[in-house]
Amino acid sequence: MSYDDVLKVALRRGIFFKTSEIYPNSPAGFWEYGPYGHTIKQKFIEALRKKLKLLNCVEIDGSIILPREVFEASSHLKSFVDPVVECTQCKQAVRANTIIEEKTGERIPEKDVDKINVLLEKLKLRCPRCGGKLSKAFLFNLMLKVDVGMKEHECYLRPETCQAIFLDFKRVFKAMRGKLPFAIFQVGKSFRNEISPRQSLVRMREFTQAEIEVFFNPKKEDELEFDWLKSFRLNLYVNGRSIETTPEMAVENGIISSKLVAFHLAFIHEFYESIGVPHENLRIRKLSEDEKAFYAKEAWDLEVLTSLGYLELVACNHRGDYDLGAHSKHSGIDLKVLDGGERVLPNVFELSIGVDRSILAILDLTYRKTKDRIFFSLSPKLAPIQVCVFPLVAKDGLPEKAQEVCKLLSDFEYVYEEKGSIGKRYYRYDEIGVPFAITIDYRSIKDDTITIRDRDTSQQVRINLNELREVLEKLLRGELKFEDVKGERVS
RNA sequence: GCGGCUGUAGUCUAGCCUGGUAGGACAGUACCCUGCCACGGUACAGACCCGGGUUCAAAUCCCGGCAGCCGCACCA
Repeated sequence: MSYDDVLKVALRRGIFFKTSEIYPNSPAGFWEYGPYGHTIKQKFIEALRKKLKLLNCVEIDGSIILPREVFEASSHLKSFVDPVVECTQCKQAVRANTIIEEKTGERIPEKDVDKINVLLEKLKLRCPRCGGKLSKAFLFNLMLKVDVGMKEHECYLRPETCQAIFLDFKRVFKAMRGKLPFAIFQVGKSFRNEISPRQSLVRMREFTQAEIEVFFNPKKEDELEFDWLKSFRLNLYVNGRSIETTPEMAVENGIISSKLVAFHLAFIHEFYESIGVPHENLRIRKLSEDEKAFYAKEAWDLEVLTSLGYLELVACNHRGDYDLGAHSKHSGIDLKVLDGGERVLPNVFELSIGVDRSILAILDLTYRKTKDRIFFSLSPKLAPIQVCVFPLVAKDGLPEKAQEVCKLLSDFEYVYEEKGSIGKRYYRYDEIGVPFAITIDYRSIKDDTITIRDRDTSQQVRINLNELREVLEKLLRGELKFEDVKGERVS
């Protein structure tokens, strides 16, 4: 299982690890990124930002703490809950509808506390563990509550980043002189009081989301050009069947409901491929009626096949006018905007990206273990360091020559290391996924050549020092393949 | 949250049954060596998940907690 191996390397190299680990009783579901992990995560976000330039998209940075009213409107207060009863003796908490259903075999609506309390009274239920008296049922909300100010404004840590986007939509749209379709992006922390956090970065209580909310005129959902994604191959998964098709064909065949949805599904699919996730490991799965959220008209999950099975990385929801409608109604503010001559309440298509899970999935997929080394075959776009500079040995003027090379590389992300055997240094940086290493040897002093080593193959090619910057730049951008670099091969 | 299994340096592990100085390997640090792939030399440093109990004495036995894995449940 590469997942276990990834966890080990992550711990050993400080890529990510548990929060407050020096206090052993701290709660689960909180994780830290160390220096390399932080850089990989930031590069993932940066790659996404660059890709977003191809959409009509702006970015905001909203509050993490939001007032009760927001979640009344969004219905998180009512719906993001489990009904729970607590034993007055042993303090055991049990899901209320579960124990009633076990007794009666009847399905109870989860969120109807009054009905649950009537039934609890009538059935005279006792604690299933110790037989003690049970409290009245109450709703356990998965949102984390915070009291703000002396007068205790009731606030919550956001359980998803998108609410700020809906709240800010009208101002941002006007301020940016927006035109539909108009997308707003936000990346940041969200919080959920998960009952059982599991599998490190897969389910956390504090996690990073990157959400793109695309606002559009529902009458114009099919007035859109596929443009650069016209011939993109989408891996769809519908009712247990895999379908590989273009976004255009998927709409024509009625698999995807509109061009706008198809375009954005292709967009996110292409993004993951562009940062090195293999095409064949990706699929976009259509959610069935009972899987999707109540507000969703249509829902797809982008999933990636890892050693843990298919992991859901991006929730793609057609949210209709649910969000702007709900906030209009609760706030009394009209959130319609002008589209051409028409005043419309925009509909929303959402891409909700789990950043931490994505990082874990990418590490899992790029983990390589061979007979004598371990490495991450990370895309240069995500690697925490771009290139290493190593003098073959730390004597005879090689370190001084290597320093000259470092000066040449001042606008690259490089590390210099001269201690230990050369093999040991290669190994150490392979293990965190650094794609290239430059070695300065005795010939370098004589003829101003150096070798570039490729992480994945451990092959080397000798080139002139004056070509280095250009070759490296192209290798990092993916414009040049290592096997096509012109120069003397070193085996 | 429930049930089963588990918890010793950064990692892997010996020791636990039968209580009495926690041992090793790899990784790390320093110095040396080193003309291309960690596994040459010397030295150093580093651990019994937490709390309580039993005991003269607990890594070891008992209880509780926490965490991890698997299964169930949950999952906007």
